[in-house]
Amino acid sequence: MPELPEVENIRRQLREEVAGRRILSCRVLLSRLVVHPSPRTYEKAAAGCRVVDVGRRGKYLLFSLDNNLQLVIHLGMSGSLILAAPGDPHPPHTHIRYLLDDGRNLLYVDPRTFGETALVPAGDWRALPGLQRMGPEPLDSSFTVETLSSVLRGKGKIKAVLLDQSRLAGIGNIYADEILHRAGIHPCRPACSLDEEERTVLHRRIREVLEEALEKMGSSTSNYVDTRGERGSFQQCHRVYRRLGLPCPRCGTPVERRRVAGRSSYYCPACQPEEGRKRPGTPPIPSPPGPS
DNA sequence: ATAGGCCTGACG
DNA sequence: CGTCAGGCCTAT
Repeated sequence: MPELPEVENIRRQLREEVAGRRILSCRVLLSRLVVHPSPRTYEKAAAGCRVVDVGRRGKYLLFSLDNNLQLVIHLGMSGSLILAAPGDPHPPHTHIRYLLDDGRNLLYVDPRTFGETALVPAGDWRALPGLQRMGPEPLDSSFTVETLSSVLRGKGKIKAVLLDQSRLAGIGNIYADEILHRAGIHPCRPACSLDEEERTVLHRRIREVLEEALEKMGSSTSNYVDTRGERGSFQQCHRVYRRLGLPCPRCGTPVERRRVAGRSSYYCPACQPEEGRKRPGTPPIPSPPGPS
C-alpha cells in the first residue's frame, strides 16, 4: 500500500482539491471497511459536512470536518482515493463514494480491502488503536537523532523496528529496505547494536529517502496511484527493493532477498554486512586440533 | 519472534 | 496450479 510518501502526496492533493468542499452524500458499498460507527450512521453523519482540512498521521488520512467530526481513512495494502469528475466511470472495487458539492465524487477504491475508515469525534481515536499508538513522525522537525536513538533502544531487528508503526510512523516495506540499503545496515542487525555514527547516518537516510520519494510522487511498483490516477516515479530510484539478483548500484554485488520480520527484505550483502562494521581485530578461529 | 489470517489480482 | 504482494492484527 501507500506508505508515508504516497499518503502524504495524496493528502496534499486532497487538501488542494477537497478542502473547503462539502460532502453532499456518502454511500458505503462494502460495510466491512467502516470500523466506526455503523455504516448507516457513517453515511448519514458524513452527509452535509464541510471538509475543513486534510491531515495525516503515519499512513492515516485525517479529514477535519466542520462539525468537530473527523473522517479517518487508512488505505491498507491496495487502497486509493480517486477524484472522479461527473460522468467519469467508477473503477472496479469502488467501495465508498463521497459526493462533493462541486459535482465530483471522491472514490475509495481498494481491491484487497485491507483498508479501514471511521468517523469519530475529532481526536477520539479509541476505535483506531493503530492510530492512537502511532510513533513519531520522521519528517517532523522534532524528529532528531535522539528521537531515533530512543526508538532503537528497544529490542528486535532493525527492519522490524522501522516497520513498527508504534515506534516510527509511516515507514513500510519498500522504504525500510531502501533506507537500510542507503544507510549500509543489514535488516537483521539488532536495533540496539547500532553505534552512534550508524544512528546518525540512519537518521539522515530516513529523511532523505522519504523526502526524495515525496518529490517523485511516491513509488508505483505495482498499482499505487494518486487522486488523479497518476503513478509515482520513485520506483526508478529503488536500489534494492524488488531487485533480486540485480547488481547493487553502489558496488555491483547481486541483491539478495530474505524473509525478515515476516516480510520480504531486499539488501546488498556487501554494502550491508550482517555483522555490522568489521572490527579490525577479529581473531581468526583456531582450527581444532585434529587427526593428522 | 514467528506464523496465520484477512482479501484480490498479477504473474510464472 | 503455486507464489507473491506496499499492512496490520491475533494467537502461539
